[in-house]
Amino acid sequence: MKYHHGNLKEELISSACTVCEADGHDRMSLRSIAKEAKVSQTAPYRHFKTKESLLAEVSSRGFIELKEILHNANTKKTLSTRDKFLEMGQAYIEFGLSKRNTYDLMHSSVIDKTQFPELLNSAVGTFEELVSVLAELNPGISAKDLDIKCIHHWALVHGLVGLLRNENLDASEIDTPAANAMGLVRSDIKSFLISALEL
Amino acid sequence: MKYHHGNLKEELISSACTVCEADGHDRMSLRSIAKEAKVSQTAPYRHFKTKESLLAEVSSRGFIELKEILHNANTKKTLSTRDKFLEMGQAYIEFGLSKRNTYDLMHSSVIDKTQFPELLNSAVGTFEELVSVLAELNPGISAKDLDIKCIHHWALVHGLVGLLRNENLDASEIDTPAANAMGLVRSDIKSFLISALEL
DNA sequence: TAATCATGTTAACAGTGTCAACATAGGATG
DNA sequence: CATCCTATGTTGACACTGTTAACATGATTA
Repeated sequence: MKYHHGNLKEELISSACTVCEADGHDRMSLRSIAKEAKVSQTAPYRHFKTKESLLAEVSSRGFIELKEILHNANTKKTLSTRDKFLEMGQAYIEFGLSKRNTYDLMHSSVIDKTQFPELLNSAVGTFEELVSVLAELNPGISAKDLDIKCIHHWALVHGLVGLLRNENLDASEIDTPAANAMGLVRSDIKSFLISALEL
Repeated sequence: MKYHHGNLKEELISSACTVCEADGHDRMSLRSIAKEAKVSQTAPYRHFKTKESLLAEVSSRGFIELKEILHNANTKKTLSTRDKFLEMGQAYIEFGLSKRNTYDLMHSSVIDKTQFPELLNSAVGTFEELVSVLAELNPGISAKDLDIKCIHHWALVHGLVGLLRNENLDASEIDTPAANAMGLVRSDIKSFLISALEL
């Protein structure tokens, strides 16, 4: 019957990651994850100043995981630069669709990123992964144009994730022009990227 | 001292719209807007089954307003089709940036759109506004290609709004490659759209 | 006039984030 | 070794939340 847990902080974070992805960050309560760790409801406050700061940790890990996924796609040595880039785009979208709620949190306004430097670093790191392929894909491009191209491509995949995941407009459920178009795009993301980005 | 309010439903909705935009939908409480309407904390339940259904109403009005804004851009008769389209893109992005919290709600997963047909209609209506310009801009395009083009362009502006508004990466605050690129794009959205959409 | 029904109120429940006050254990210091 | 400090845990409480049940009121309608 040990009074001290020993590894509580880490357990809270990983539990929070699980619950956030399963239920959504807005339905996660500090008390429930404390209970899950078999610890009193205020114990988390020894490790996190607020609920927001725990969520910031979860979000940060999301960005780190996404960065790794992108990096893996970016370092498949058998692929051409163009195909690596396509692979990254697909990987990004698949992450957004499969880790739906985590992705939500990562782009949610409940966390003020400027107050969590570690989180900000993770987010920026993800962006840099994108910069590196695009630089390789566009040799001789100016720094400014490169940055803008990054925004362009990032916005496209980010926006696509938002549309595909948020609207609940699957063709299976509802029959509207928007829904049908979503279904088409979703069923062949690679072709969509090729045509949209003119690759 | 009348017992019945007379116009409560409408007042609750418009109050909710105001509060949502001011504080964000997650910081809006039913009780506070009831108090604002000088009515008991459970009075809203005579008009809305749940808080979610009030938010659905707010979201729906957001889509209607956005649709009107797009429609206005789309019917400026002095403009060419291309310029109308550009105007729409800019208008969309400006809406997303200025009505930040409302836009957030409109794309939030706290509301299950499939359970609110009226909301779904409003959202679909907005999409159709986009379809109409793109059809005019691409005469002879197949229905399928038109839909996909819509997704492409919608994803781009939607994603851009997400990046510009969500990351708190204004150049004024923080100095990173991502932040600088954001600043560049934000300062000249029109040029960005022209280059990204190859217009 | 009488009854019905939409719309309001009050009281209560279970749940939330958070804080203050207290308890314990294990490492550092004498 | 004894003592104290500090990190980490607990209990109890506060103000707030969404939501329901039971009751009150007043306008419409039979």
